[in-house]
Amino acid sequence: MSLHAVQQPTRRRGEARREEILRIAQDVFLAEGYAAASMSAIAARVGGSKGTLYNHFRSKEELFAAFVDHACGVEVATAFDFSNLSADDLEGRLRQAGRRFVRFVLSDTAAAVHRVVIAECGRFPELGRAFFEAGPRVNLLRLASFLEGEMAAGRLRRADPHKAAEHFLELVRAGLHQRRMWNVGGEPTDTEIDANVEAGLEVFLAAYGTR
Amino acid sequence: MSLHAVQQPTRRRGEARREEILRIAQDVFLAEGYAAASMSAIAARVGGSKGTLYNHFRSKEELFAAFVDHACGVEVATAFDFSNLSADDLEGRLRQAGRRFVRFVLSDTAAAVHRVVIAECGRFPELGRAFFEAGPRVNLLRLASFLEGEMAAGRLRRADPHKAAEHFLELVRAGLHQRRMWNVGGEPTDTEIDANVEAGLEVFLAAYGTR
DNA sequence: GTCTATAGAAGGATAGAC
DNA sequence: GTCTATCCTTCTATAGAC
Repeated sequence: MSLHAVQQPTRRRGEARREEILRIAQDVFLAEGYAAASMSAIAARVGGSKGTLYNHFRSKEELFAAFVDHACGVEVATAFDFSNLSADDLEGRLRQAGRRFVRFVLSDTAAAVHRVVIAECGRFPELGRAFFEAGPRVNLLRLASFLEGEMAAGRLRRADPHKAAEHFLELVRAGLHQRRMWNVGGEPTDTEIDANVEAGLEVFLAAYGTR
Repeated sequence: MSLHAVQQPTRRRGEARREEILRIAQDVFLAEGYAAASMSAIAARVGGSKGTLYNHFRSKEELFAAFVDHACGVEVATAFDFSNLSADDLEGRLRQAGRRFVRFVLSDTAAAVHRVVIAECGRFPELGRAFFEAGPRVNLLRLASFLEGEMAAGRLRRADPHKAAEHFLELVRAGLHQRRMWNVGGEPTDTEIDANVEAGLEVFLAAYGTR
């Protein structure tokens, strides 16, 4: 399966239909997983027939690949822009970034995509890489670049900015993200999320801050 | 499905057979996932027939539940004992614990179990909780208790020991664990693992150490 | 308890009318 | 392009001989 070589229909009419199929396929794949999702079920929810599906996508695998491409595109679009933070001091900006990040990874869509990627990347070797490069990697690089700037400006001590970015992201989501993946402990409240970010931020600044 | 109410055969002979089935079912479920694993395939690898499987387990769901119970039991047995560390200073003991922990979560079995739990806990609501309580929770509680002792002894600053334990575990596995879950970047070497633990440990001590 | 054989349902994929 | 109808495969689960 190729995650990127996806059939491109030439007609405008077909594109709309294709988008609709993709949208519904996403719902079904996210809800059922790859193996349990059936082409019949997708066709039924689209309101069409399986023949139509196979007209747009040569196989179930190709439909799945197209859905993943689409979902990863959304991840990229939602990825964070660290030049876009309104707070005026470093701590405030990190707090803002951390809150955005944690709320994003806990969101229904992000969690569902993450879940299906982990579930299927053994069977679709390119899946994990496509996801990583489209989502987490972009975010990591942007944050690392931001932190590097802060280090150069003397507001953070000098260290490997990439490692520091990893540490920051792990610290602010500590506990919450995994529990979300395991469906344990119910929905975290906004207060809990902010407290989690605060605790992580404190540790991060104690380790990477200048004194 | 119930994760704990599992049929108990009365005969000794049957128990051995049951264990064998469970062991092979584990292989198949971990390799294929729940939906893609077939009772036929399991029966074939056991060397018996499907009738035998259905004699020991009333359904595929029950077999899956039994496998998860079994696997979680292994997780518990492998969970870490923080009284069992040979180093004589705090830093050395944390280093030892961190290395053990990271190597464990990166191991084939732990990663595969983690993967199948994340994949299926939406469809088997008790699965996530059973896994969490059998594995990560035990580990967290033990580490928290260890850290609490160190705080009381004045070797760590006073803080929420549970949060500190979460931070420690997230820091030492930062990056490596997720990449393992996504099959990105290949097998980390021992050197990389130790360097990752070292970087996390440094941050942890900077934040939680006494000076 | 274990096997062979098979029922009964569902899935992926295709053919052909329109 | 889209539909109906269908093929072939594979699946879970059961029946019945031994």
